[in-house]
Amino acid sequence: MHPPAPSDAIVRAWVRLERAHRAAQSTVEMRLKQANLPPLAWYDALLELERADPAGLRPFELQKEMLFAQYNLSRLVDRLEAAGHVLRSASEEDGRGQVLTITRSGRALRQRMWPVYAAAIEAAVGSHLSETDALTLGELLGRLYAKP
Amino acid sequence: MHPPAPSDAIVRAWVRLERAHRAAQSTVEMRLKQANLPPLAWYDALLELERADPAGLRPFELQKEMLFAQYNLSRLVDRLEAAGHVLRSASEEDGRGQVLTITRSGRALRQRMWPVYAAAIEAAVGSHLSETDALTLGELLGRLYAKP
DNA sequence: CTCATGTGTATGCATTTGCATTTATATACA
DNA sequence: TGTATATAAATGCAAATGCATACACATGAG
Repeated sequence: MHPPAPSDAIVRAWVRLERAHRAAQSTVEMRLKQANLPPLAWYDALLELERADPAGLRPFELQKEMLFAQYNLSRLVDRLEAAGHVLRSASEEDGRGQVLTITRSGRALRQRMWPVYAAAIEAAVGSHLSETDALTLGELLGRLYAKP
Repeated sequence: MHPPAPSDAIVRAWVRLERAHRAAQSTVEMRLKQANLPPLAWYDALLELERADPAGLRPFELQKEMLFAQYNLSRLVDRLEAAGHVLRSASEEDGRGQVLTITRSGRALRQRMWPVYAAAIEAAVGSHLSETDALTLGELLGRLYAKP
């Protein structure tokens, strides 16, 4: 067959990936909003930066980690910086580049977000799966974007 | 524990759900765009409407099927209607409501999209999983948004 | 060294999304 | 029946996203 045709099982997995993601994501975003907290993406970025501390991360590294589009990351960082959660400074090794580091306020925000986020994950995902299921699911999903 | 804490496996599954979805989705959207075709959401909507033919679907039914936000669906339908792929008509049973039906042109578009979409699904998902994996993955993901 | 090409990041503009609210009809119940 | 509440759908406005491009610096070839 010329255009490689995915099997029914593959199509079903893809459709459910969309649906499951939409359902879970909307639960999580809704709960964050209800708690007057910023969106999920802020948490993800802050977490990566906290892990990378104190060296910080280059925007393109963060971008690859988060699988974000370049212009989206650039603007996400704009907002984080404007809110005082991230510091942008010029890279010393690369004249084009920057280094991002998390600020004290960024750390604090991430910590405040966690309890709400955690409860949302539990509601959206945890409550539907056994421990074994979760391991299997994580493993299979990981294959969809592994680098090799 | 008061704020129900998700296990590590659950958190990992959630994070990978986000990442895998982002990766797959961007592949699919990119390929559609490269082929000068409209976004994924158009396909999904057209497919549901085609399945529901000839009775059509109420917007809120389509919305639930696709797990779309109400205002997003309303505007998606605006675009589909403006492009001539969908017909909006007043519901006879419910004075508030409408009935959506797919047009000939909508059908044709869905058909033109399928080969590109299929190849994209295969690339984004199929090429990473065995048949058995796909079945398992689909099953697990289905649990995340099942109604009961 | 110089030029062609590649990489890191930002940005103007159009489109889409999110939020809050509005409008209209339906339904339940006092 | 009349009124409160719920449901279907649209919409104005603000924010985020996508796209194409711009700009600055890096790197490699000759």
